Amino acid sequence: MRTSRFPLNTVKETPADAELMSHKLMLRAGMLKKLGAGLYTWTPLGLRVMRKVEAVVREEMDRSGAMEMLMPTVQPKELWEETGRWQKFGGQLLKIRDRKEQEYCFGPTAEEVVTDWARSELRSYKQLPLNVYQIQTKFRDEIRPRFGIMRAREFLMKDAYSFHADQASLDAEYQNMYDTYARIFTRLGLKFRAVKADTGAIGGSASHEFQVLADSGEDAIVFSDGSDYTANMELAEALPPAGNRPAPSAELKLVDTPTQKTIEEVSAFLKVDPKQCVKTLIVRGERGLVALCLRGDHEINETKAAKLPELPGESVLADEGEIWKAIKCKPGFIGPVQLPADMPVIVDRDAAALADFVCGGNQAGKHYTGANWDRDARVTSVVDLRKVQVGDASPDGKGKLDIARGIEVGHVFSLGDKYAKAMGASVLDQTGKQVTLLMGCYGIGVSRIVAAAIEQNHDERGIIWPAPLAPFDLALLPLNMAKSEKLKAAAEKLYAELQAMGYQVLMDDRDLRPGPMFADAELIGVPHRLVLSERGLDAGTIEYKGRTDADKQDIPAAQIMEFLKPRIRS
RNA sequence: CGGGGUGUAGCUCAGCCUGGUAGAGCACUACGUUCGGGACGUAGGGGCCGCAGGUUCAAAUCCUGUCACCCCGACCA
Repeated sequence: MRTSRFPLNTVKETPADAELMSHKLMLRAGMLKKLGAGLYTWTPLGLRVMRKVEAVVREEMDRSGAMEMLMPTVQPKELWEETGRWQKFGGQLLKIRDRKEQEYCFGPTAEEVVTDWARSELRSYKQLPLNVYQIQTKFRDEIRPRFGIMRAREFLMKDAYSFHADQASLDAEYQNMYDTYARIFTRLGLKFRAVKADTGAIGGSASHEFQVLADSGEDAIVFSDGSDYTANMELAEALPPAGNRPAPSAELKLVDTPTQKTIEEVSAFLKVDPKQCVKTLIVRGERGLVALCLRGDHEINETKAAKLPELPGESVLADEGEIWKAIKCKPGFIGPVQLPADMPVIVDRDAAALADFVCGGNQAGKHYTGANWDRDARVTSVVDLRKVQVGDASPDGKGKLDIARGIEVGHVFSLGDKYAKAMGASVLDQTGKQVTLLMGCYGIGVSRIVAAAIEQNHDERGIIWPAPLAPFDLALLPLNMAKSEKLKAAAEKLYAELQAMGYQVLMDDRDLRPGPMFADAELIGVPHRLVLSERGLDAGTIEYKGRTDADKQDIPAAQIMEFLKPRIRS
């Protein structure tokens, strides 16, 4: 490719609304152009990179035995009603109508469509197991799209679905996909971890997330320093504290805390450790208000709270009005002592291990000291409710937990019969009996990987592509080519030779000064750079520099191909 | 959905308070000089000042409404 014929629109200034480095660099390099909130045009440069990601994903999926297919992005409402997700998927589901007022959605995922296909195509256990995948545009109407293509509304995803007659077959395919994903992310040159995850809205029994490690990641990954335990924050269990709760030794006393509402303020004012305080959150579930109690230094894990039998379905923090109606008290002074008799009091295991603690007094400007469970405060149940913290004991008993940030680029789910049952997808087994299909589903965020790779690989000059993702293998920069016929001829000759080797070459024939040429090649992250100059021609050398090399080196022109061969995979 | 903010040239922004017919830098075009790390000069092209009403002799500027986008929060493969 010649730069004179390639729309290379690099800019020096960073667009104002970009925050993440990957977003800034993709805009500066001219890979993306925003069309609307969470909607992006991929330029020829950007698309070259995304196609590279796709190629690796496709190759490894094919190698795993899965088969590519393609389903529509627009999906009829009726299918989504069969699984109940027309309602349950919520606002993320973009609903649309055609000219006949028929309702459709723009597919955020394709379980319904693929299960519909399977129930009409699959008749016998002999056709199983089967794994089909597609690489297709998805749309999720995110409440707040941000970070460029990292959390876009329209994005490219590889989604695979497997079908099985028995659990052993599903388990084997789940492992096969897990291994395939590990191969894909390794080939893409990404540093990643597979972590145990909650099954969330998709549902099912087992699940792993593949997280690319990056400080800017939106997800917290928990791992042990003493074993191979990993989990995402939602799932990571906080072990119960060792030892029994001490017996009460203090009197329950109501003390004045005129303006102190937060744990920090109260603990500083009363000169007690936040670890000796209990915070109480009032949550509204479908069956009314519920009190959740945590130790002062701990944070609620909403995913764990959502699994409580007292909080089926959706729940949110109660607002001031509701709380006032139930307790006659404003948030900030709420505690577990003397709550209404019909309000469940769910206590985290660490909070439940406290004696003589500080908590809200259930009246403005008051807190209790010397409070004790059972004696002063009713306990409905004791559960694990909190987010784990750095230094907590690992749930497997080996080592301590640490927390890193990650970007979710892949997710594997063992779905069981959830969708097949709802949609009546079954086959005949060996004994002639109808059996409901078991399914797995396996997603990779193809467009997100492009951003994740940049988060992990960049410097102050721009992007540093892992070789398999680079839009071009090497940049050929002839300096002041317009001034020298000799140089021009040499550049054209070398350009042709490099292409004949199978390399994807970007030759800069724009007749720019050297500075901008170097800057562009570095910004767009081309891994290898060759510079041709009069000086080099006279000396019989070509200059080479790798994107991450500290120094350039002069290579005898006759040996350049031999020099490049081990460095560039054609 | 709650809170905050911004819409002026392809990009980054000034002008708005105090109304008088639109600016800078980058990018783009032409010519000249320059030529190994984002050069310089000269001359150009490019804007319904988000949209719709209103006030006024006169609106980018004041008022009302509306739309879009961004940030923080809650939510989420």
